[in-house]
Amino acid sequence: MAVETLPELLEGLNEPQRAAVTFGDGALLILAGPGSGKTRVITHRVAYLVRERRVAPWRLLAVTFTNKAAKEMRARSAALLGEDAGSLAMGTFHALCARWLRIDGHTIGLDRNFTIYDADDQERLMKRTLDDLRMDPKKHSPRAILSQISHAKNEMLSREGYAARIQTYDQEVVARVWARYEELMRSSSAVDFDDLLLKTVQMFAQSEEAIEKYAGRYQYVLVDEFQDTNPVQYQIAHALAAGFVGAGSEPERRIDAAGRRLGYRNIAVVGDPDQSIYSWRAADIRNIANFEADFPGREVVLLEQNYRSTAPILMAAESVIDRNPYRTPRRLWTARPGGDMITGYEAYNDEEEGEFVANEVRRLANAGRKLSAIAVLYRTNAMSRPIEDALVRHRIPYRLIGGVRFYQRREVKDLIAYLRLIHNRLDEASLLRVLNVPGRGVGKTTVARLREWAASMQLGTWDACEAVAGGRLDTGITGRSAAGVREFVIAINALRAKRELPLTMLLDDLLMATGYLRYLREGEPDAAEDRVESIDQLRAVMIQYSDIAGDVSDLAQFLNDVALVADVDEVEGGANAVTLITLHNAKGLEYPVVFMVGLEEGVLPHIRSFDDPKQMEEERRLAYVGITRAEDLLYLTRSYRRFMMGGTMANPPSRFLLDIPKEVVRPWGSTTPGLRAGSYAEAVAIAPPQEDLPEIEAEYGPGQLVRHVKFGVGIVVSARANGGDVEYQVTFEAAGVKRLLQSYARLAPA
DNA sequence: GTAACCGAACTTTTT
DNA sequence: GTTCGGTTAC
Repeated sequence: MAVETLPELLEGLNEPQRAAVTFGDGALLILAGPGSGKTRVITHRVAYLVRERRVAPWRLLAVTFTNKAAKEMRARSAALLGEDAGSLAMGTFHALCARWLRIDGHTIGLDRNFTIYDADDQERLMKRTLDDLRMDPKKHSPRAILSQISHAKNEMLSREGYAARIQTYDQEVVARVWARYEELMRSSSAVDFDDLLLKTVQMFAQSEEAIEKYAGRYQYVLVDEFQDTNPVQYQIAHALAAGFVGAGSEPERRIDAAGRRLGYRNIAVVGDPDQSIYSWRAADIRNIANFEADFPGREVVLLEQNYRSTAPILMAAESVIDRNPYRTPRRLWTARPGGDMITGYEAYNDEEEGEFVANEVRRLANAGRKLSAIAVLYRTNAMSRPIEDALVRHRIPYRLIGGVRFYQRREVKDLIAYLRLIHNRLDEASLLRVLNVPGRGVGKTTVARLREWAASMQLGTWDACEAVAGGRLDTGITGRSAAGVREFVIAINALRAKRELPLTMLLDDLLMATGYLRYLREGEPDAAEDRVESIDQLRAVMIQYSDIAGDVSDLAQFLNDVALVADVDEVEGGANAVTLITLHNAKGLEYPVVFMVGLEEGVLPHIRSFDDPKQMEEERRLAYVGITRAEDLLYLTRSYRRFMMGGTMANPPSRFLLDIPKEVVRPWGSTTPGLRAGSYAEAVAIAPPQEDLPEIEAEYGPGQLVRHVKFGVGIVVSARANGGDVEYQVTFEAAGVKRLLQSYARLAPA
């Protein structure tokens, strides 16, 4: 017995944390508020099970929400355990399922070299499907159909099940399209994200061998971010812990081939209903109730002490989330004394909001804060733009998470499509993507002919290409188009012969064989440099895949991982840069300084949630998640005007701001008159309604020189009435042309 | 039959 | 301010 390690393991943990760490066998529900040391509890529990209970590491399974979380968990467990953490099974549902399916998917007829399609590939294939069925993609939006299918899959509804309960015409369309879509996926040897989960459940349900193997292997199952699991994911967790598929049915005991009971029923789930923000991805909080039903007698541990944030930040968070109905009241508390007030700032427009953030970042950096300690959080990716612009102006380095995602960039997707095709020639979406990239004279008509011929011969499109390359004429493809197809086939086959080469060499050969670089340079000379840079980045990623251990090729492993990376996975602590990130992506992260921007009605809460109370509650949780990312300093900003969807919007301050007690908010000097003192609620109360504004006369005329606090000296180009105000167009020496409202922009004669 | 150009529609959040 | 699809020009 390693007696001396137990006190070490429990040192510095509070009572509920200890209870969770040392919980023995059975089912455990850990309700963990933000900053309550959740990861610490999980890693210490892993260490406890291995050290004290002598559980072999490979018999522990931990499911996380992102690859990054898995990586961190593994690293921290390893630090507690020493070297024997390598065999711990940790990963996202999707990554784990992909691994299991590659090994045992053959039991349900799945090829081990299947390709994983992302949303982009799916959309491409869906358009094809509609095309095949002679349906108008404008009448039936591919995306909407896919989202219907996805939702059904995540609800564990099979295509047959869906078809059986059709009620509307639209559903009938979906059912019809779904059938053909599935055929195409199958013949492409492809699966989508939802299939990874669903097929795993199918495998566990249909293959005795598979369920015995995995339920027999994992003695302890742990699921993190449980509030964001959807029904299929829950089914998987349940199957592994209980030894059979069928959560919700009578608990039973399964016997394996050796006569042992299957399913250890040791399962711990960690979650926080207040941080459930993925219902649109079919996540279902009811899983918490299901858990209680499927694992009767489960214990509950509540983690309520917050170690992350100051009292004012927690106060703000609580006052926002507390307004959600039907929530189990819970109090977070902190032992941290003092703490700065929250800073509230009202900007005139989104550009100025960015200026404010950049100025504050600069000030904080000068005061000794590391840039890596600072994050800017926003509701939608598009909102990063004005922040980025301001940071660039101030020469402040930043890291953008998400946005135009690396693996979504055209050049990266093109090259990956080539690699996938080399790996799996059935991959229809990839084939159609690159068949004419760079242009080879293979246009729409030729593609249609290829597909028609393939269909008539019961073959794939790739076979049709090979037929053309082989000189077959009954395809109706001749001349330049036929030459293009032949060129393509020769290139792919030549590269295929090199698929065991180190990936970077394969990439270089690929670029050479296809003339891709020249295509970039000639196609869009302006963007070429950028795109070549992302190819270099891709090469850098590939280097990590040289000679990986394991029984699959580097290429297979690379393609698998690349399909499953999330944006947050790229977040690193080390870089000396400000982090720009969406609220969704920020879940699970923490920063000493947090700026939450765009706290406006229509933005946060998002306009799409206005007519649905359920969604509005989720927006509130999103605000709660954002606020609770902050450790020391929190800035809540909103902008009077915002440029979005091609126009300028004037949004009132977010209702969430109004919920925060003024005692914890310090309003910052605002450019909006009358909004300088008091809380947000006060500020709004004293701001005169728009229509009562007195008519303002233009103080300056075109041609006059004026001075602006921020932009310096400029010349008035035009002045015109605008909603009781005067809007000027002014050209500044340094900042260029700006539109300014007289009542807000404090202009002075120059 | 293909490439280039131009207008329209749209942007919530993502494994 | 983007990307997609349709139309026109070659």
